[in-house]
Amino acid sequence: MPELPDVELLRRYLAATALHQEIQAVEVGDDQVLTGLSPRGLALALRGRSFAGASRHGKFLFARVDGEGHLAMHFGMTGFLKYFRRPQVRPRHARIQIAFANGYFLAYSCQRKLGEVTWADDPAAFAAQRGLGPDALGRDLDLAAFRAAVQGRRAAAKSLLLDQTALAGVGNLYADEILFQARIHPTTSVAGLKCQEQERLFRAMKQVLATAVRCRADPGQFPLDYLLPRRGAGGRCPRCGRCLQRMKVSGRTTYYCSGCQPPPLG
DNA sequence: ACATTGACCTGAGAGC
DNA sequence: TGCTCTCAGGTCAATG
Repeated sequence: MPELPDVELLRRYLAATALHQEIQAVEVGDDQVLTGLSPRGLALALRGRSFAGASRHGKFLFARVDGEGHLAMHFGMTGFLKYFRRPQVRPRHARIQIAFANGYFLAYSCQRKLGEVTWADDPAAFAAQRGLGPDALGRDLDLAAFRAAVQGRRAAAKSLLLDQTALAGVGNLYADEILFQARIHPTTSVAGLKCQEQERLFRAMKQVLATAVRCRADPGQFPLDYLLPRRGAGGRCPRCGRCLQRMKVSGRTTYYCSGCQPPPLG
C-alpha cells in the first residue's frame, strides 16, 4: 500500500478529518514503531494541542502540530491511518491511537511494524537529515533536476527509482508501472539511457504517480494500458498481450513485458 | 558504486 | 485441521 500515491492519499485523509481538534490523550499500544521519543514524550508533545496541517515528502507524512513541530509518519509495507468514533471499527493493528476532544480517534495502524512514527522539528531538515532525495512528485523536481539525480549513476533503472536518496517516494509497484509506461527494461543501466529515454522515464514517473493519486491508488480505476492491475502470475501485457515476465531486481520482485520493454544490449 | 543477502515483523495462501 | 513453506507494496547493515 504505502508508496507515494498512497501516502499522498493518507495526507489528504488526515487533512480532511483530523485537523483543528484538541488532542486529549495518546495511547501507544506498541512502542516498536515509535523512534526518537518515548510514549510519554509523545503524549507530552501532543496533549492539549491539535494538528494544524499535513505535508508529505516521499513516503513520509508530516502532521504539523500547532505550536511547533511535526509528527512524522512512515507506513512501512502495511501502515495506514484511520479516523473513527466507534471502538468496534478500530483497526486490529492500531499501534498508536490519538483521542480527540470531539470523541473521535485517529489510529496509526501497522500490521508488520515496519513503519515508523517519530518527531520532526522541520520536514525539510528531516528529509535532508534522512538523506532523502527530492520528492518524486514535487514541483522542484523538473527534468533538469531529474537529470541531475541520474547523473553519474550506473545502477539499473529500477534500482534508481527505488533509491530514496536519489528520488523519494517511488516503491516497488509503481517502479514497475513507470518502467512499463516508459518502455524501459528494468535492468537497463541509467548510464546507458539516451537523453530522450531519460526524458521518457521522467515523464512516465510524473504521469504514473499523478494518475495513481487521481485514481485513488485503486488499480480497478487505472487506465486500461496500465500494467499494475495485471501484475501477477499469468498476467498479460495490456499493450501487446504477451505473458508478463518476472524477475528479481535489487532483491525485489519485478514484472515487465519482454516485448514492450526490450532488454539492454550486451 | 552497485548488487545481493539477510534481518526486522506479521499474516495470508499454497501445498501436503 | 494443522503443519511447513513462500511470499508480501519498506529499509537497513553487512558482504562481495
